[in-house]
Amino acid sequence: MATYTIRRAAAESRSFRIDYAAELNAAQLEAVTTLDGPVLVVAGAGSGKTRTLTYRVARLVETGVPARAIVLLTFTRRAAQEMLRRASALLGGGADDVVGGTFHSFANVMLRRWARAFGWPESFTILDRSDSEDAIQLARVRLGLDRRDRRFPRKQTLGDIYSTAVNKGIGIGDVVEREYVHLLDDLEDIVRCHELYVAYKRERGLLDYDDLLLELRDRLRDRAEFAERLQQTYRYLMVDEYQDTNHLQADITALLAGKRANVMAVGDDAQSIYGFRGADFKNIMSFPDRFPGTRLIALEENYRSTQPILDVTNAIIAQARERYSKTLYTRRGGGVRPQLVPSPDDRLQSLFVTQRILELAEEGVPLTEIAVLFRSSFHSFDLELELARAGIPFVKRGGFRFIETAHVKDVLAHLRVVDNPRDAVSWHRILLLLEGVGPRAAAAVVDWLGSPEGSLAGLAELAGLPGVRGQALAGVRQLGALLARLDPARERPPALVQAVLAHYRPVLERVHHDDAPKRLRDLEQFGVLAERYRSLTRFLADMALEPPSDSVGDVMAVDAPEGEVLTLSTIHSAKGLEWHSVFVISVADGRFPSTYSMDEDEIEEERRLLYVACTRARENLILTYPATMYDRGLGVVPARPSRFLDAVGPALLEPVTLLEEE
DNA sequence: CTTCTCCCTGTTTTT
DNA sequence: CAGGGAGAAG
Repeated sequence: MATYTIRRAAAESRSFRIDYAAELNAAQLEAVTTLDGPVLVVAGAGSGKTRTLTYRVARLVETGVPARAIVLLTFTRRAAQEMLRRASALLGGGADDVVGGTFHSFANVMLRRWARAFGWPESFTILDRSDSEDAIQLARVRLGLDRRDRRFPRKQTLGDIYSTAVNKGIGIGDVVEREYVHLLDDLEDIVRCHELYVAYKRERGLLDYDDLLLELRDRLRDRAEFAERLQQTYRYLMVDEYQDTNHLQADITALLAGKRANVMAVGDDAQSIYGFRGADFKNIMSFPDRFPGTRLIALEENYRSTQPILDVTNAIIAQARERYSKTLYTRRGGGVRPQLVPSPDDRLQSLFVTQRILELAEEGVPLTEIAVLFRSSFHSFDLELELARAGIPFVKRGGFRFIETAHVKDVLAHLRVVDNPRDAVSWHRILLLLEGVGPRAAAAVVDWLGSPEGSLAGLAELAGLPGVRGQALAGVRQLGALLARLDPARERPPALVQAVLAHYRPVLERVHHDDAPKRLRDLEQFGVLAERYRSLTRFLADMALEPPSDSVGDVMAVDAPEGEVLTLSTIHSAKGLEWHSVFVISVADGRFPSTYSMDEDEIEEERRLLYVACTRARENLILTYPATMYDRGLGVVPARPSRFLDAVGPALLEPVTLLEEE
């Protein structure tokens, strides 16, 4: 047989549309052009990490790798979409078929695609945190652990324990021993309750967030045909924000990469801020052990911030107890010294920030280029009032979200039983909304639905059950008639939402009569969200996995020019973003670090959090804190600046004194 | 068994 | 500030 050898050199000398060498620095170029084998990119804040990933996608496509063979796992879907959009722009199209999203959304898609092979129902429902707590509560009640004479951890606590166990990969007993010593006496029941919760989910086709990762990892590990198929399909893997992955995500990464190990992880240990949910920044350090032959690339040149800002951020992170990386530098000249502004109290802090924002706007900085960041969502409450008063439009990201409000969840629950009639958690929720129906009657109906003679279609003619009579029965029948009418195969999500709303509106007016109008406005918004979808299953999965991150309250100003809004955000939600001017408010001990962060690891994580906040700024960085804070127990107490600023002297951080106009 | 009311808690961060 | 839990009345 004749052979013909393609010479490497010929393949590599092909011409690319993009002049990579001209558009990237040396380290970035190396990362972009190293396509095969494991690569770890340790990328400092603002060092062009997104750019690198974007160009690498483009490079892969230009080299001839089909877009659908590339997977880009990021922390949010938005991040993935943004990178793919930019890659497509570079290429003039062609990156659209790249698979991009979060680990959770990737797991969702894969598990659904393979559901049949795994012997699962076609349609499973994803439980968000509060749904899973509701399910835990049902298990708890069934075990008789809710009686008054018996003190037993609340559903939130149980949810925390169970989730921590999964995300840290340890047993429930270990979690209780380490973090909930006072509950050690109840351990046996805590474990029993968990067993019931797990069985319940399985029976009902329910997966919580942790299950998505757990199932994907376990199936990849145990089902060779599944793993092989995915490895063949997805030949190039990129994982962003690797410092915020947990052990499950690290396992998934390795299992997807397979022997070929064409995997690039990008991250920065100094920006690891999700330890509380099981992320372990040591993942990034052990990457080379896990993938022998890893090429290590460090991106240290910062393109985002001025040197005075970097001086401050370097000083903050220099105090970190453990740290593996580097000091960032920039070649940019100039820049103004960041400021530290104490104010007498929260009110004046708000007034100061508002006034400075107005000044910046007058100087020509667009509102979209300004952000106010904070440790905890409630730190901005006072400021929100002041901004509204000053007529400054803003969006708030992070904290309590629109999608989590009781009324939105109610509507979602109706849609979910249509999608998955076995979803007992949602059944409970919507049955309890009916007049005359309490936990007992709801349980009776749910049991009936699960029994051989029960069905959604039969609900409209239900003859009656113990505890379900009169008004309650009428309500149940009416609900049954409504739901039986809804056919997700024939009607699209917007129509389904409208049908549910027609039923739910009077319910809402009865249950929340005080603020019904406000809640109805939210629901209109929700209806708008549904319009983008054709499939109910898809819509529901997205609402659970990547809901709009807008907080309750939404955009304040109605007449703001399109998109011209200020950003308020928790630092967690600001990850990966940047602005011309950044305010970080309430940088006071007790708030930042939060008093709830007690042990050393948590304090270290908070330090990195402040680092993340400050590295978001390009030109202006202004830190503020109130000199007095209100404490519920103690009244007004003096406050001191965050301990993280102790080592940042006035030479780096200009102290500013506020004066009040007479 | 449901519903009402009152109290209390406890408020980090998110997929 | 509300959402949940406990206790009492219908």
